[in-house]
Amino acid sequence: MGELPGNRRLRFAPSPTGELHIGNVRTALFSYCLAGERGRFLVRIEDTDRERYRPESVPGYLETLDWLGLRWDEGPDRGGPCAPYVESERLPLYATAAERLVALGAAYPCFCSRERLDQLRAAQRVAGLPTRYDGHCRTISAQEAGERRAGGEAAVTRLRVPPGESRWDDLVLGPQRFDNETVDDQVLLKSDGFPTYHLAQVVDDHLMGITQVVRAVEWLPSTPKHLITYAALGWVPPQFAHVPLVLGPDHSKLSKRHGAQTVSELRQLGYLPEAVVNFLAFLGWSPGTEEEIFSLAELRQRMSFERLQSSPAVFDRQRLDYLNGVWIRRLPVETLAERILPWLPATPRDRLVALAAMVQERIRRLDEVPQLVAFAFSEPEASAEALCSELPRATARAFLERARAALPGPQGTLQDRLREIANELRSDAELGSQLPEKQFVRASMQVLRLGLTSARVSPPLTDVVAYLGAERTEARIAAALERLSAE
RNA sequence: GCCCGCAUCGUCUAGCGGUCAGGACAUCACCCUUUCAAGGUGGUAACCGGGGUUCGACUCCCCGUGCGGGUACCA
Repeated sequence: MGELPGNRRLRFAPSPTGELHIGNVRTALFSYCLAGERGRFLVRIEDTDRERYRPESVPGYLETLDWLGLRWDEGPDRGGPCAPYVESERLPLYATAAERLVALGAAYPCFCSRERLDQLRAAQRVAGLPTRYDGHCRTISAQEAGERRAGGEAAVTRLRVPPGESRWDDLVLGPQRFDNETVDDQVLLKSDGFPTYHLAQVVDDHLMGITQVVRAVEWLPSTPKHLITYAALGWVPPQFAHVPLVLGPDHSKLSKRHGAQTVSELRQLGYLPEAVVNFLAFLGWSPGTEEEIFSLAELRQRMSFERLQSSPAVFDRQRLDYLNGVWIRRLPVETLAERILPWLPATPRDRLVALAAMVQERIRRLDEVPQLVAFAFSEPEASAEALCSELPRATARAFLERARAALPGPQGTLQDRLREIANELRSDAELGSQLPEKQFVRASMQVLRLGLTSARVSPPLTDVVAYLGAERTEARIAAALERLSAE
């Protein structure tokens, strides 16, 4: 077993039942980072529940992990020394383990019907007792079991929880102790021949040489079952790290009603993988310094079990927005140009870079891009009313006319020239204004902005003019003037 | 019901017996600014409650409370 590659070996074992939830992905991120640069990160598909199994979700999961940059060294698509990495393809391994456990007396066949189990639990509940299996089939002899099976009776295999207690030192929560009295005789092998999570996890983590299991704290109560199984099989268990839950704004477990909860939703909202990773990392981890911007590579270098948080964290979109803005500004313009590509109509590369440069400092999410640069893709159509919402019609017209005349000339000075024009106009006897200089300049610029982009919010005018070019700019001003003149 | 976990500003967090309880997001004010941003400066804002232990508790222990999880032939 010592020949498996990698120092640490950590895994992510999602169940293909839909889409990757933010909580799942954070666990994957932690596992990936905690494996460290010298360790290995593996992906294993946990498709042991035939009822909820949705095969089409597997490619989506892998795509999501890939988008985030969580490269796995071993997995269903790329194989590895422990292949296959899909549990439904490993059934014989679980069956063998179950048989061994029964032979060892650590597990036993159970023939109880669902009805009996339901009634049992209901009765226990009413009596104020913990709801657990009562051991009804614990004493069935091997011979009787064989006969009943031969007779067509369906059976499951249950773990025979021994008396005593289960202890382990959790990497996040510290020393844990469970009285085995409170641990149920868990079903390990279902009647359909598939293992439950509890068996599959133990068998696979052992066979795959997993050194640390990182999973959500909701698994804490079942850890004793796993420990008992490892011990019965004579295997050394991995270390366990139970990470706290991710909560919605109302502090309940994150769910649909909290809005975006899957990674693909975040992606559609215009979040960068860099930002999502950075954000998720701080939901349960911190470096202990005041640094807060981390790339995935840095996280993989820095993250350690010792600094994992034990209390749950609330998912806060505002903070994600902030981090996303930070990462947008950190990206080289060329890269940002690639990222905004899907958000815009087909555009030549150099134009895309120009647009990226214009929006880079003013957006927090990619989905803001289309509106901000709409001027590049459609002719403005600001109405006459809109155009003179800032200044009297005659004044607005005068400014546009003078601006048009001032257009030719070095771009660098355009800003100054426009300001000069506005100031001259302000002191004009007829067309002038009582507005303070600042406000008048501002109003004038808004008229021009409206004429050029038909938007009240746009990239800086000089950028817009530079992007449009003198010819198109002039045409747009002319069109605006025409609308202003028309009745 | 039974078992278990968690508990610092609204949020993410630092703190690991002695700090004016720090940073960030959000928020407010101001500055910069032709819009929106970005940036700068400053402000408001927290140790759940009660007992202990200790010369001294946000830090350790107990109880309570609150929140959360588990209690399936789901993961």
